Amino acid sequence: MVRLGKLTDYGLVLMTCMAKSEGMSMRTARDLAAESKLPLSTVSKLLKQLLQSGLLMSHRGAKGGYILAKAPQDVSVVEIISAIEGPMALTECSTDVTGLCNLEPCCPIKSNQQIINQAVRGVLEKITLSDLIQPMQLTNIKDARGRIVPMIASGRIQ
Amino acid sequence: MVRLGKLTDYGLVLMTCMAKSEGMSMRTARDLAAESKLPLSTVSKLLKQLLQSGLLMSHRGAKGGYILAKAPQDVSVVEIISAIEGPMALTECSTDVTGLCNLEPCCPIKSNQQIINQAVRGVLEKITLSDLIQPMQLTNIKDARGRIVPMIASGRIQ
DNA sequence: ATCAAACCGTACCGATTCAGTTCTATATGT
DNA sequence: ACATATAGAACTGAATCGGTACGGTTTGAT
Repeated sequence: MVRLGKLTDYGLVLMTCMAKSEGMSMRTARDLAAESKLPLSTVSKLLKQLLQSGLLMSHRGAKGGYILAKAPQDVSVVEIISAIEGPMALTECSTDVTGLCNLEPCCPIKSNQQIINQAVRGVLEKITLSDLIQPMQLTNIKDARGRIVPMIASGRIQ
Repeated sequence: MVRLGKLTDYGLVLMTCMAKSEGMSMRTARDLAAESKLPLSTVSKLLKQLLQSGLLMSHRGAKGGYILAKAPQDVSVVEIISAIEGPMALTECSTDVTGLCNLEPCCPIKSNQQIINQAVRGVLEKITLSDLIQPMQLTNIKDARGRIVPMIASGRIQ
């Protein structure tokens, strides 16, 4: 349904928690589970995925935990989604892998789909973690042709 | 994976076929199955869904078939997606239904998710069937704050 | 040296959703 | 009447998703 999985949603919550406590020492999985009200096992699983994608850094052993690898304004929503769901592609045809679609040799809309995908991705790349930790507003702007384009305007920027 | 289902993909193909043959008489399911190289049963199922959503009109019996209910430029990609997958919502929290998320009373990012959802939806609303039946280009424009915004530019408009 | 905290990796299971099929009923032009 | 074609519902097998469990490894503190 052009829908994020629940786990991805939880991932966004967790990254938001991390961003809010930036500057603090490391956060443990137990810690974040309590704050986010999510099961520890699920939190732990997600943190691992976010770690492997380079969005977090970890330190093992006692006094260990996780910490953001980059500043919140440098982490886009697309990065978080990709970390948990894999490469973002609206349809299989939008990936670089060939042979998945039996219509491939004659598919009439393949190129258009790739561009649709790119447009969606573009919007999500504009939204960063620092946008998620504070209220946002949606504004409509017009492009050169007079078409209306929705755009995220973070309160921070205004 | 922020991904459309295969059936939705097929739905886009079918609607594209319909748009290409605009002005012709009605198209039968058999006819469209042959053109799109998809199984008749699947095509038939999809056409029914597109009909119920008001995107197509039908005529039963001999010499029956389907026809577009609106002009291609008046049918957005979001309408086609919604017809097949139901209301578009990136997460359950983005819907109006309450009680689905146990974090609801204290969810820290609910409002932001709704806006993310709206931004994605906005992009898809700008793309119409008439854009899909011809090559498109992706252009980058800048908004008032100097942020780069990706936008679909159809060849037809240029 | 020992212990406990905390991360790391893998495997598993139940539920849901998805893709695709089949069958029957209904309507209509010739 | 009959052939054609949509309308609607039910069914199934496979894949994915959400969630859990277990055992192992690393590291700081005592």
